[in-house]
Amino acid sequence: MLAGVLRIRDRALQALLWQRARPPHTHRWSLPGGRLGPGETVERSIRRQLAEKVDVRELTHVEQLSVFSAPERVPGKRVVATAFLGLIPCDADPTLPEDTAWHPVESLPATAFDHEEILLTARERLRAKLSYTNIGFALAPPRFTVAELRDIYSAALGYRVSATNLQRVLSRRGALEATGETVSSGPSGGRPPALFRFTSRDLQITDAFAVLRPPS
Amino acid sequence: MLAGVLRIRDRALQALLWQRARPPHTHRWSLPGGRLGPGETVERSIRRQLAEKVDVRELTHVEQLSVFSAPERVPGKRVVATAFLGLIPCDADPTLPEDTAWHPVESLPATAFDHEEILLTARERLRAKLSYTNIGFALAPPRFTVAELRDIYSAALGYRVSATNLQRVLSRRGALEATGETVSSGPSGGRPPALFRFTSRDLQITDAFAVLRPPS
DNA sequence: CAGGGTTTTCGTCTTATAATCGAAAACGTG
DNA sequence: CACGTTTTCGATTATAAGACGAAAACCCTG
Repeated sequence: MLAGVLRIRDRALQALLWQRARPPHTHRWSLPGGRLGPGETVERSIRRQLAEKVDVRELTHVEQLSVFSAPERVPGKRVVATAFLGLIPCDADPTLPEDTAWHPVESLPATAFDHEEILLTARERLRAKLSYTNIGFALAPPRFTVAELRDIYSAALGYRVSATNLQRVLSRRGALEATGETVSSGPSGGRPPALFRFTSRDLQITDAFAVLRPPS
Repeated sequence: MLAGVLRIRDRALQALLWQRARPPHTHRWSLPGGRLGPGETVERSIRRQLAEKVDVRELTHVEQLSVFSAPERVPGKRVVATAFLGLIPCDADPTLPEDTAWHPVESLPATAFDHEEILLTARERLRAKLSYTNIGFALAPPRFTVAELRDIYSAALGYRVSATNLQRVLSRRGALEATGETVSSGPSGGRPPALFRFTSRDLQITDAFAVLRPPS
């Protein structure tokens, strides 16, 4: 069991990795994870494993990704991994163990086993779900300006998105709502931005993405 | 490892099940599957398992569904299952072993373990992908009329879809193409329908379902 | 404190895609 | 050969997203 844990920081998508101290693949970077314990579901188990690395309360979303089972993915013995996608909001800054650090997914260090492939799968899942769900809630702070949200989406998707369009699409879907508060504008002036929040912190799928609808 | 294998027959979505001869859950109906062998990926393994039940060449689509790991999902010993969705075209009629049969998903017999939950997960995955992929190719025969395709989609989705709209949506996406052939009209007359086929037999995702597109 | 630069916000227009409607085409049957 | 039936296709409407620009609301400088 492994988890690709992602967050946005410094306008980049980052992954949580720890550096191996022993063979195989000494000094290379690994995804957090561990073995399934008795009486646990895989979801509960991966949350327990991750609790050793980050504060569990920061973990805003966890979902199954895929099973990775190439026979030689771990040299020597057979290891089948159930991989997860985990998300952490960009305002959280959990204290990490010595051997653990965040790395931009765009410039990964030398990774162990097939962990880079798993990370890329995690990134693709995140990108897809940003399109047709409200999963942004798991990356964003509790309250944010539209410009901040645009930067989060841009970093995760890998291209600039329009703040105007982002605002309107998410609002139309009922995923976003204004808090009524505004924050003072920055040193370069400009209109003071309004603060927004996600209406729900549970994953919800846009109904508009279901085509071939039932007759009305 | 288990697979929910689905097909359309008699305007209904059916699942492949075999009846258990021994405890636990004797006489109840189970999903096909088996244990992972050495040197196999889970995908290759589930195809090998299914080959004992149906002709592998009929299996037009296989994909991972989810890992099911509730501690007591199998009474007594701990069994973690990697579940798959498998699809078979409606024109195929593989000869089945004695203990194996097709059952409508709408009226399942008594099932073993959590296999009903797995089947419902498989059905939901199929329904979702019918919306935004060309996965219909895995259920349909090589060539078909629009009316036949409408019946397939209707049975899988659980509600009547419009033949007109189905034709236009899939054609616009480039998923469907006319063969040029027509078949003679039925006993009640009517214009002879044209035969269509899917342009690709590989899973393709509609790009229109990706919202928040990159700037043009 | 007036003016210019900046950022945000919002209305409007355009484009893309799907759903609906109805007419025409092309066949069997009585 | 008129009639019912089914298919096919064009035209219209509906819905959602993208593009654009004007207005709002702030900061800073002279």
